Amino acid sequence: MIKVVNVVASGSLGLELDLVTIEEELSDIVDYDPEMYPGAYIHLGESYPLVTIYRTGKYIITGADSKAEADSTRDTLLNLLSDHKILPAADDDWFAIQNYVCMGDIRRELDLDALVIDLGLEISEYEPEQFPGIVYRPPNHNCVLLIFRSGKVIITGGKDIDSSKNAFSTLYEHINNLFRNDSLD
DNA sequence: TAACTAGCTTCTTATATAACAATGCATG
DNA sequence: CATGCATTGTTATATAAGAAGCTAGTTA
Repeated sequence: MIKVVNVVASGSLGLELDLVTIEEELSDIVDYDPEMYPGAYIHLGESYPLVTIYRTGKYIITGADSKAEADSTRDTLLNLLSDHKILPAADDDWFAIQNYVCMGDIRRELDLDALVIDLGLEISEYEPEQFPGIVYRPPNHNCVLLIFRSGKVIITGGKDIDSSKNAFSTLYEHINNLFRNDSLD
């Protein structure tokens, strides 16, 4: 099936933050350079997801490999902030998964020149001199798939794993049908 | 001229190509 | 010791999504 390789989530504490103070109190794990970027990066640990937190109290988590890891990263963040007397507003606090990046494998060597035409040139593009994979935007799916000659597929843009799974399954079955039909020729 | 909108910045992650830089090793 | 080739390493290309803030361009 497919494997989740990255999860992006966002949330809000529902209150304004003083990023300068946060950077001072947590200087060993916080990187804040407003000249470069308005968000402050919080490194909760090596190989842990990255938290980027903003003046407005909103934050994003990137680099988790499951919903569970994104959730636990949020818990760690809230605990850390509560240690510094920052508590989320009870009514304006929210958190949601925004994007799943998944990897699938068709387990076949693919002819991308032929596949891009079969998939339809209006919903897929293949410019090997620009990028080695097909960019496929299937209708009825909210995901974008990157398809490579090796058969590896990246499914990105899904807000839940099921929609990513469905998008991959549809492509997987479609390609296998192509091979089945070829064998009848 | 002010207000608005769009597009870019930062980061993460897999995938796979080319183009480049830098280094290692061998031969002249 | 210098030059050539090979290997390794890094960067770019493209994708999605969130966030705040900046700039550029358009419109009233």
